[in-house]
Amino acid sequence: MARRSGEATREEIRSAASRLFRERGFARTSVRDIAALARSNPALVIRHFGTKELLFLETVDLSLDDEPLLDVPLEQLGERFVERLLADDDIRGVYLALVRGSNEEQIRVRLQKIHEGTFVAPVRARLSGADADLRARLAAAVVGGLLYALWVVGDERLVATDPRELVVRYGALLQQVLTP
Amino acid sequence: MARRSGEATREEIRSAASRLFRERGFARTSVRDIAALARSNPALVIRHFGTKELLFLETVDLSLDDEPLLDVPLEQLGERFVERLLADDDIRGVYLALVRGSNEEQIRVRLQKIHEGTFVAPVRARLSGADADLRARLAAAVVGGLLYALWVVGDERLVATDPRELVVRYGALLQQVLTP
DNA sequence: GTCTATATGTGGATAGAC
DNA sequence: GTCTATCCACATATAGAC
Repeated sequence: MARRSGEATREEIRSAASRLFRERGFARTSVRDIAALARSNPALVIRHFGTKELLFLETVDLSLDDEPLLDVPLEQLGERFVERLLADDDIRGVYLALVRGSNEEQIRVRLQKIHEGTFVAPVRARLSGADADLRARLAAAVVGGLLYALWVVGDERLVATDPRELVVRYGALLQQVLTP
Repeated sequence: MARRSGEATREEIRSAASRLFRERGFARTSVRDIAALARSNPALVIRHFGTKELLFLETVDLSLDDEPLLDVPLEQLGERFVERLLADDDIRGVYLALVRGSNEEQIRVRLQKIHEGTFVAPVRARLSGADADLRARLAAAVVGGLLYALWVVGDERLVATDPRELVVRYGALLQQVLTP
């Protein structure tokens, strides 16, 4: 096989890791698996990224900050938020990998950060009043609950429900927290 | 050390496993750890329970069926449910171990079963109407969201909040799903 | 039933040739 | 930069003496 440049190899490894971590999670993805998918070898993976955990932290991340799609009247934020979460395939993989990997302390910290930035912050920014922060966190818990039921548990009845109905019903529910 | 009876040894292993799985989860608990805590050895652990996974499934379980504490008027069920979940230390350990271990298929199935029996069923039993099942499942998602935020993510602001306030606020929120 | 010793496998990480 | 070969730690599970 033709020899690739260092940067190209690095990218291929990063891409393979990103995919496998999202599909199988941290524990069930080995450095060997990543190397194989990247048509490389374990030694190179470590050379480029140091450790498996560092590679995970570098490839499994997420940011919804400054999400223009959430720029709707507060009264519509509940539905809009749920719609946004269900539409995004990337969120599912990242969320699952982080939750299931969260017995590793560094991964739990990353989950904390993403929970904060993706679920709490967008809501917090739209609320005011003395208890705005607490309300945003309760809303974030509600949001996380949907992802938990759908993807971690895999509640078959919910999974089989028309997403539009979930958006309407769960969105209305979330809206209750935002504008009681 | 005095030789113990087979049954006593079995119980000691079961007890050690139950504790370690709850405290550290499946992946971070080794058969050696369990054997050591039970003042026994790995061979016996396997002899008595077959595999580590079978031992996990036998020791990490939960049932809130026929919970008399939830025998309150429907209008109070939201608060009561949250109060019940937060008061029970056992739920926390079991929930965490199951969620974090859920990349193992059998453990995910167990989580599914417990989610169903502990979160969905008690609510489902109190609701009526064509969409009762769906509403119960949405309620279960909301419930799971609180445990997720508190224990999996470890949202520090929520963890530091007076449990009684959580009961009141999150209970009211849950109540909205039960009696809109 | 209980133990010691070990088979067997896997995975992260490293050494060193090219 | 990239590879092969391997070290090493640790895990589950088993064999066989007592």
